[in-house]
Amino acid sequence: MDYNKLANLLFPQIKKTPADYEAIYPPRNLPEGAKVTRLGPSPTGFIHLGNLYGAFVDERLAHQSGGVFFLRIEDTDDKREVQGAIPMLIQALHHFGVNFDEGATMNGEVGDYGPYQQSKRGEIYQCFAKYLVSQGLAYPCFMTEEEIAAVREEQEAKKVNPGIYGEYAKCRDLSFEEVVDRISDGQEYVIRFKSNGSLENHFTVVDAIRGELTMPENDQDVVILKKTGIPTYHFAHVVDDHLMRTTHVVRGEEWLSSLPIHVALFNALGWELPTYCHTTVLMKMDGETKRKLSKRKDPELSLEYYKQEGYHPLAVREYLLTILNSNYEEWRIANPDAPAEDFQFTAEKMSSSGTLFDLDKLNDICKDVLAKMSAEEVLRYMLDWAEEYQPAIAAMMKDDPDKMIKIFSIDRGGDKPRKDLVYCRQIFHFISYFFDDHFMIEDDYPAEVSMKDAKAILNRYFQEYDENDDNPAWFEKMKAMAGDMGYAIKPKDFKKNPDQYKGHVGHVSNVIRLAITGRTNSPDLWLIQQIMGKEQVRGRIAQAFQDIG
RNA sequence: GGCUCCAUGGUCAAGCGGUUAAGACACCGCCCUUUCACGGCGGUAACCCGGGUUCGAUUCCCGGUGGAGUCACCA
Repeated sequence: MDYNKLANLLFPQIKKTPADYEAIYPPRNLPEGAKVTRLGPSPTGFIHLGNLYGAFVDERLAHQSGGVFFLRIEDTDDKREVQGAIPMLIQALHHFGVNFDEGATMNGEVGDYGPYQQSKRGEIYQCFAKYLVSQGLAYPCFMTEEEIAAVREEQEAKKVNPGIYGEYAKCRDLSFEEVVDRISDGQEYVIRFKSNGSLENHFTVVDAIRGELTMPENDQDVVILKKTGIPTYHFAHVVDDHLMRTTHVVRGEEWLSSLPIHVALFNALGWELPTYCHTTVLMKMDGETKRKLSKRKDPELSLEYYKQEGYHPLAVREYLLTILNSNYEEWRIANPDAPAEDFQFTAEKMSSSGTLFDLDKLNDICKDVLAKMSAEEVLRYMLDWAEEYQPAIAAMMKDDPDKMIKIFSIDRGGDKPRKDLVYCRQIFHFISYFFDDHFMIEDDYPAEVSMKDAKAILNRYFQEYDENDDNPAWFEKMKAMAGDMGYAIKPKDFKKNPDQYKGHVGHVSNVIRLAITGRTNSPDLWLIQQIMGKEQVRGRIAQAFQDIG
């Protein structure tokens, strides 16, 4: 069989040779040790936390080593493509601090190793497919869906591995004439890799995250070119990552099982393997069991969700880095104010067991991140969020920026900043009592205080409240009132002799707190009232008095 | 089912033959405090099981068990 003849029959339009492409895409001129990584999303318009997690690995590995991080669009499946997905993806990643040096961008492509969209690289893949055919390492396969299904049935009956390989690869040894006949007959075909591997033989590769991996050789005649001439992922990955000179391939562990295919392909083409970094999948609790994050089942884990809720990108990044590198957390404790970029990230320190997504931890990290920001930064951040998702709230906040700054300044800075701001939606709710339109009584009056007393407290407070009182003076009045009404002035006294008092001054002030903020817990009440102003304070007190009836 | 990966408290995890088995989150208690929060102190809680190897296994090997992933002309 003259494979060259076959190759020319199949790919008459392909004139370039592999050597031509080697010349067009020469090895990159980078310093020793620089890593080249890439993100290769398919433009389905959906990206979740797990994708971001992987993107951080790519980004850190490349930028920490003075290398290149590029974006390649893997759009070889036209059925799944979603319009406008690419800019959305770039923006979403940018929002979380992931930026590319090369590849697809908002304004076309940047870089010398393009095109960076697989749908535009048809000729390149075909050239290498042609080469494989010419070497007798690939062949046209005319099997129809029905034939393949029949083979599968037979294999299931025989309890052998399913797939097209060995004796089941019916088009493996077609003669040149037969191929000509079938083509002129109008039969459609795919190009399959002619595997010479065996499940009996094992090979090992070193994964940067997992160490040495042992796997059986690939024995499947996998499709490398679909009948449309478009490559499958396997083939595109091998050709692209070689030609784009990727040094480190970071991808989820769901790819582990197709690694033998990729290794076989790299070998067949005579290329050096990149360093693989198979990350663990991010898991989620689903009832009693863990399972991989799924785009269909877990829309709440999409990046868009975190943006909508107003999670600070730095916090999300911080969280992901925490679960990404086991020594990050300790480093962060030792270097609370250093930029995350200073951390020396290593693939070896990455976990290889499935990680459960922990919202509590994310929230905790959010608190720390927000506590370090200035009031101005918090306001800016809230406004950015609100303008996009809650325009009415944005307008309201912009109405009185000075007041907003005061609100966000409460217990901010200093050694012990409050940490009760988590994410925008929560933050707005947290401060909502400052706005009459959003004010609601959310808690109950303290159990220690009778309704009758509550009314009396509100009434006296209404009479005595003077916004010119400073904090100690204001609280003196509170204590006086508590004492007069049979409540302990010092909480300790009440604790010691609970029978002698109705309650303590904290309970009394909580009546006021509830009237003013709608809750039994809030930051310093005096400060809140100073920010609100006399009118609003008296209004709330009067309203509460009325509501009790 | 075949193949592969994984296995330390509820969660994330350190550990890489000898440790009182770190730390963080969550939880509980105490202190501080007009509330909450912050902060401080303390606490509950773990090496999946069974065989080896070894003077000694959480650590190395084998076998189970459990979890996950994958078996497409999807990525």
